[in-house]
Amino acid sequence: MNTHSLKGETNVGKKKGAKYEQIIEAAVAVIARFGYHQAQVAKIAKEAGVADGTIYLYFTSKEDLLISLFEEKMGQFIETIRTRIQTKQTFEEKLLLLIQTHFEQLQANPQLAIVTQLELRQSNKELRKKINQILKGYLLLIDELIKEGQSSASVKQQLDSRLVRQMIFGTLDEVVTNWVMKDCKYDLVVQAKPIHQMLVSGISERLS
Amino acid sequence: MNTHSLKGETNVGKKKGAKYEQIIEAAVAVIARFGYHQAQVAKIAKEAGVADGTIYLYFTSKEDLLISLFEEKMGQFIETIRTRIQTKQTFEEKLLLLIQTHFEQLQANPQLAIVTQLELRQSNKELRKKINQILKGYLLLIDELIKEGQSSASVKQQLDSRLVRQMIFGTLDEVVTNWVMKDCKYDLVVQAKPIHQMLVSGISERLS
Amino acid sequence: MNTHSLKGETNVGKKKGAKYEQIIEAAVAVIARFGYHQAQVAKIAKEAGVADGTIYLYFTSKEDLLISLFEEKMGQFIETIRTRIQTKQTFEEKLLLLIQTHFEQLQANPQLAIVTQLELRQSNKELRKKINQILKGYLLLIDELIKEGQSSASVKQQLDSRLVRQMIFGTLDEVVTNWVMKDCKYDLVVQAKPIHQMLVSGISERLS
Amino acid sequence: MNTHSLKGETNVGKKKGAKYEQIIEAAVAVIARFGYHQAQVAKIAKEAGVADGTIYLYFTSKEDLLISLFEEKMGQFIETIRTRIQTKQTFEEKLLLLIQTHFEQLQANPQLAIVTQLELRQSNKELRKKINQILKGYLLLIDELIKEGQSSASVKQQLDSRLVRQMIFGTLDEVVTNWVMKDCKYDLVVQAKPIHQMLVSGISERLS
DNA sequence: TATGAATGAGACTTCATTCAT
DNA sequence: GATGAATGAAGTCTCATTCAT
Repeated sequence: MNTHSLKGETNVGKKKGAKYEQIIEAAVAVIARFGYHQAQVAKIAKEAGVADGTIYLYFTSKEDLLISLFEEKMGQFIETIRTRIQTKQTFEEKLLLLIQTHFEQLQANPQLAIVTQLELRQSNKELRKKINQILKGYLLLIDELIKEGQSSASVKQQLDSRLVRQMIFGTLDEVVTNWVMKDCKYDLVVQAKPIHQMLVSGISERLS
Repeated sequence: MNTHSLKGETNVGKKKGAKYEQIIEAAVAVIARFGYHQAQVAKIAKEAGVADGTIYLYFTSKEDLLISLFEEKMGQFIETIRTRIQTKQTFEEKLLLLIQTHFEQLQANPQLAIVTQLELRQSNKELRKKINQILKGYLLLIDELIKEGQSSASVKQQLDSRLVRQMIFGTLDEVVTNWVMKDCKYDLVVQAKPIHQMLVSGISERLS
Repeated sequence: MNTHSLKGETNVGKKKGAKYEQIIEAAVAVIARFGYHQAQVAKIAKEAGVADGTIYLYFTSKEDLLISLFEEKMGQFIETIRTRIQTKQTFEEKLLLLIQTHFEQLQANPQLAIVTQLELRQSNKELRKKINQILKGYLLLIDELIKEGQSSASVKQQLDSRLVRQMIFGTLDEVVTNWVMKDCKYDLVVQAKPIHQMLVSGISERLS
Repeated sequence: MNTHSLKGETNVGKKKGAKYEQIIEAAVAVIARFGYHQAQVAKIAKEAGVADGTIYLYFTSKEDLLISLFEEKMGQFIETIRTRIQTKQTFEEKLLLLIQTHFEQLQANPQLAIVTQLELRQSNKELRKKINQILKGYLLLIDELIKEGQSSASVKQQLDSRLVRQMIFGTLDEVVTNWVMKDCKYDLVVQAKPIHQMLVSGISERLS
């Protein structure tokens, strides 16, 4: 579970430095502003204030830059969630905090939300595969949480944990995507509680 | 309620005929096999057994072809669901049948599943916008179902119906995408019931 | 000097008939309205009220149609001038009438003027060569007139008749082109006299 | 009066350099050799000894290249004439020198003559419009000359200066076009004097 | 005669990546 | 380390012409 450390030394062997971050930030900004298909290397270089060729001193290819971007941003994203939910005891508290932290982080950085929810999904299969690889870290975190919940009898044990995870992640993803497509103009975090409630108790009105 | 008929006369004014369908089927096959970015017009034409130029007798542009593909396929997809769930009375039965029909249709045509779940999502903003427009038909169908459920006190009335829809659609979409990414090699339809169960009653084990 | 008769039987061996003329008129109309590069065979066929293929029953190719158009129209144009100037006796009267008739005919049919002055000149070398071949009939007519003028000592005998012809034709052509480019919105015929005057006596103010 | 300098810094803001000129010269050569419609960007690039893409570092489009070509060449052409005729005092001397310089420049560069007299006239409306814009510089120069001539009572004051200009330009243009169509194989410059004579005193033999 | 659906060659332009400086 | 000019492959669409009906 140490594939992503808190300090971001994950890309061992990769040149780092001020420019490395600078280029990634430029990529996020350019993609958010112009869209995936209009985010040429030249534009990113200009935004970063470096020459086109300089990008290739820090990344082996444009694909590598995009993967690194996702890795970097998603790594922090996941670690923040992981750390925070450790402070909670029960499954339900942890799930709620996961949702809240998920939403908070994206709401705090709408540019990043645009990039990860909309733009990077337009990339080709190869890149998407690698992005999914990184996403897997998050999915595993959710899986753990679910299994923990089942162990402690907080989550119905007969449920397929994979399906549970798909429901949780699918729901969060869809909610965020809708928010981004509405130009991030309403409050996302406030929806954490009702969503948590739905996931936990379902949507059906039943006599109990 | 008649925007999409069962017989597919929806694209009134568009040239139809054997070749029209033939080209759309070829496009589905080529995109599924080679991916969105490797689905050149020439390849689609060859697959359809027509000349490149012939495509432009039936579609105004490549984009128009892709939109028509989605429109055609998604139109049928939605209508099939709409029609089938009318046979059920209660909200829960309808929701279950919606999920089952959703899964059945994609499982019956894995090529189409690949195209709609993975490949067409890589398209440019313009095309994506139009695809979303068509998808909206499905989302509205779900919305109706939810509101009906709330009217009949089957669905908790305090829930935001938009959030409920996002949970349902997000979950189905995520489940199908996972299935497609695992090469459609397990049974999708069989998961309809547990998913329905989770959506309806939530994941939490509670004393009642 | 009988390459173009008054009755248009010049294209011996060519199918004629109502449709032949109909297609040529359609071509003139379409080229005048849409320009040379937007005058597709399909558009001309539609304007003529026939099928695309029908055009090829009357013309061997699009090029043949355009050449026939020019031949037909220019043949009439030249013959009208030839006939009318025969009614005059002196060189100067004949030249004036040539200019007037040249202008009158184009002013009476601005569509044709657009086609011959602007649009057909955008055609490729091959077609242009053939058009020039037809134009040669007009140039020869002017040549004859000049030589006649020199024989009767109306035109300076030391002048190279080819240059004289180039001045006359070049001037008329430039004047008409300017008129067409100003959307044919002023009176062209009224300029015949001053132009005639300039050609005859030059532009210089000299004491005599 | 300073729209075109002698040194060619007119296209301020446009990337210049050896390659810029090199590509323009290549375009002239290719168009002269193969004709307008067979002058593909690839061919021009090859002739210039650069990659296809390099052309787009110096010109925004093929159209831009062709316009720049005309601008560059015509700009020099006009300036040379303007400068040279300033050395003469009388209208007649100036007109003669204009004609001579016009002919000399084209005779010195038959390739350019082919391009401007024949090939570029086949271009589409948009390009032609821009070419005419540039030509207007030359027409204005002639206009000035004529008005000057009228002020100094060298040119008949009752003449419409626009018509005079049309006669002068139309004549020169027709003469050069004939020369180009005869493969530039006779002496053009030698015809300057007789043409000048015709323009000045007309073609008519009159007793005085 | 007449139709019109089908054909298929051909070109402009973009942009990730390189490499001489 | 940093630059940025140069590279060159690759794809959508048009339209004159044909030919089975």
